[in-house]
Amino acid sequence: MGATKTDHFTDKQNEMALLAKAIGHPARVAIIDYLLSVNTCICGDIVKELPLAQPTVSQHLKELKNAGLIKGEIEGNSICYCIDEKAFARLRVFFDRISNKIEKKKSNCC
Amino acid sequence: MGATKTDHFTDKQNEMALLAKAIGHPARVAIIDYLLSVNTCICGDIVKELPLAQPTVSQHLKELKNAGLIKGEIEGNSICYCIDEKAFARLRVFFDRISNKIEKKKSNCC
DNA sequence: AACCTTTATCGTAATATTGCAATATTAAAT
DNA sequence: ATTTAATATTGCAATATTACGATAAAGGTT
Repeated sequence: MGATKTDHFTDKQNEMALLAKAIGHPARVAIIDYLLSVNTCICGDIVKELPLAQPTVSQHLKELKNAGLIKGEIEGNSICYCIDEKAFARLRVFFDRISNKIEKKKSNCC
Repeated sequence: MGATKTDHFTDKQNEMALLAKAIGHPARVAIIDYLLSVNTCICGDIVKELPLAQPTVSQHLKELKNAGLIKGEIEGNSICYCIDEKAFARLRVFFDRISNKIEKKKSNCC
């Protein structure tokens, strides 16, 4: 096996799992951190920021892009990578709702 | 290879990656959904709620527990699984901060 | 005690992920 | 046109994940 059974779960569950999975690697968290820390989006030096080889970083960027967490557009010689607001907004809502549900439950629970 | 280089990243990055990774599977999102939907924590029927075999569910529960997202205590014959508030609070803060940073950047960015 | 119920663990097969060297691609610069 | 710089792709080895059947463990029931 090894293949995830996505067809048995709801679209929402699959979507959130996909986004969370993409964030589920320290290198990709570091990439997100870095993209948030720079002012502009022309980020041609992500490789220098990470303790990983260029092909590895490229692959992590691809995964973040596939998941919809970042956008990448060709900007002349280099590439302009950007946070994709929408995906992060959905994640924030997801965890906000969970926190609210936890708050409501607090009384009748262990 | 295949082994993640955790030692080159910050504790925070590793922590968030660990939590996100644990949520990064639809079955585990479904488990969290279910734990939030029931009123009490005596959740002896998680297996029936999922389209997966009992050992597979047990393994997913173990991973959620290892990541600190749920707590599990033996309750007589069965086991009482519970959402762990702290981990979800940390995730909410993490994504809140990201959203705030995105909001601030909005002007001088693509 | 013998049995049932519930959950965990073991073993194993299929697949996915991680990481990098080598190479390819693309566009700007000389 | 050649070189240079930045990023992507390919190929491959090491390891991790996913899933489940078989089995074990532990507590309740009869």
